[in-house]
Amino acid sequence: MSDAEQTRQKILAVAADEIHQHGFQSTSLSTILNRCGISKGALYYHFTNKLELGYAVFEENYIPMFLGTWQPALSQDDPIEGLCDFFTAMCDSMVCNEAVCGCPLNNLCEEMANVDEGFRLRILSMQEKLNKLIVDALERIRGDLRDDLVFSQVAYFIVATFHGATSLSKSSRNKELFQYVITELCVYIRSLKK
Amino acid sequence: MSDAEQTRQKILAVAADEIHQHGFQSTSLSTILNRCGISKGALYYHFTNKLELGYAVFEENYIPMFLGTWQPALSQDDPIEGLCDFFTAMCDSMVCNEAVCGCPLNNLCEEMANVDEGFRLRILSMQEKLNKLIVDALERIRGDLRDDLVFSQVAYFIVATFHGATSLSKSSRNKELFQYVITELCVYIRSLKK
DNA sequence: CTTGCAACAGACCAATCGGTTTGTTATTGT
DNA sequence: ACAATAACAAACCGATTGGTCTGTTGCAAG
Repeated sequence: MSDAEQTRQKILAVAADEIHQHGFQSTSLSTILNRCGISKGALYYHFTNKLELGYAVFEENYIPMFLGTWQPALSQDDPIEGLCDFFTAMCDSMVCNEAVCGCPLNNLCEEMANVDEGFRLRILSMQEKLNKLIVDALERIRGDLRDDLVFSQVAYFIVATFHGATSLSKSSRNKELFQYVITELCVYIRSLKK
Repeated sequence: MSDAEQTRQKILAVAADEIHQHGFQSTSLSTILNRCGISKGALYYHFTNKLELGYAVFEENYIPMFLGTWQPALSQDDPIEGLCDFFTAMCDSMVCNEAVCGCPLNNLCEEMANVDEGFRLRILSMQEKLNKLIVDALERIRGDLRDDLVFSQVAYFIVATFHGATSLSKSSRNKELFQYVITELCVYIRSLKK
């Protein structure tokens, strides 16, 4: 990796962390510069403005990370148990800091969806992609599932509840409430089977 | 109502709307002043600073509004159907603008819970209050419900899913996804009965 | 050897922010 | 009549923001 590409990746990594912690609008470019140990000239050489930096973080950091966590769970032979394992593993491994910062996708959705159209469309696209992942997994095992299910509806329900759980853990500053919701979510998911 | 109290209420109402639309941090005091047609002196006569204004909005506007919508639903003879009616009515009456702005409580939770401790504690208190409302309602009809339920867990699950639904509707800019989640949430809630 | 460009450094800028200070007006108790 | 105070108006302030502009450095091709 060239030196230039290395600084670009460093900027992306630091920006991803700052945005995750403080949101996009509250993220200060000077903070990113300090943490990276670079100058403003460097940043504006690699990115045209703050918004484009935000888009790059979303596409090159958040999307791969997001797919990298959900996809394996849904690719299991039994995606129902795959999801439950995924959720409970997340509960167990979650440290307080993560609980407070929430899910990067959900954070950006809350903050930026009705502020900037570029963010909104990217977030929507990611949500639809995630929804499709779940729907495909459900259809793959449709024989094992109840007959009265609307797969897309169930999929959005799961995503919504998951994001609601991350939201709850923000105000309580621990993962207890998160765990409650996740436990109940697993009960719900397992009830989808015949 | 005295003149002074009238301007105070006007400030609160405008601030509540601005915070609902743009979040607390992005809400500009000068915008509030313009919309109210008052000067900075007036605002700082009634509120010591922006944070205290935010707290006042939360306690005097958001909390009563929030309780005013949930409490009647949960006080019905059948709180299960009360909740479902409440949710579907909210779907029907929701206009696009509301869908985009989300729930004021959830918005503040996402934005301010890990930024300011004063906000965090107020939000947490409100969430616990709402949780207790639901738990009490469930216990009131515990004879009609399944025996395997953990009421507090179920209550947080309902709240989390509801907030996740409002989050989803932000990125899609319509209430379709919101409706999906709410429909499935009603299925879940009704399944709590024996 | 030099020319040129990639890859920065860092001073600078206008705009906006929350907040302070001083000044004004109308009312009210004495 | 006068002083005091409630209820503002509005100029002003320092800090910070995203963004621009003018360098400067090092390598690489000709």
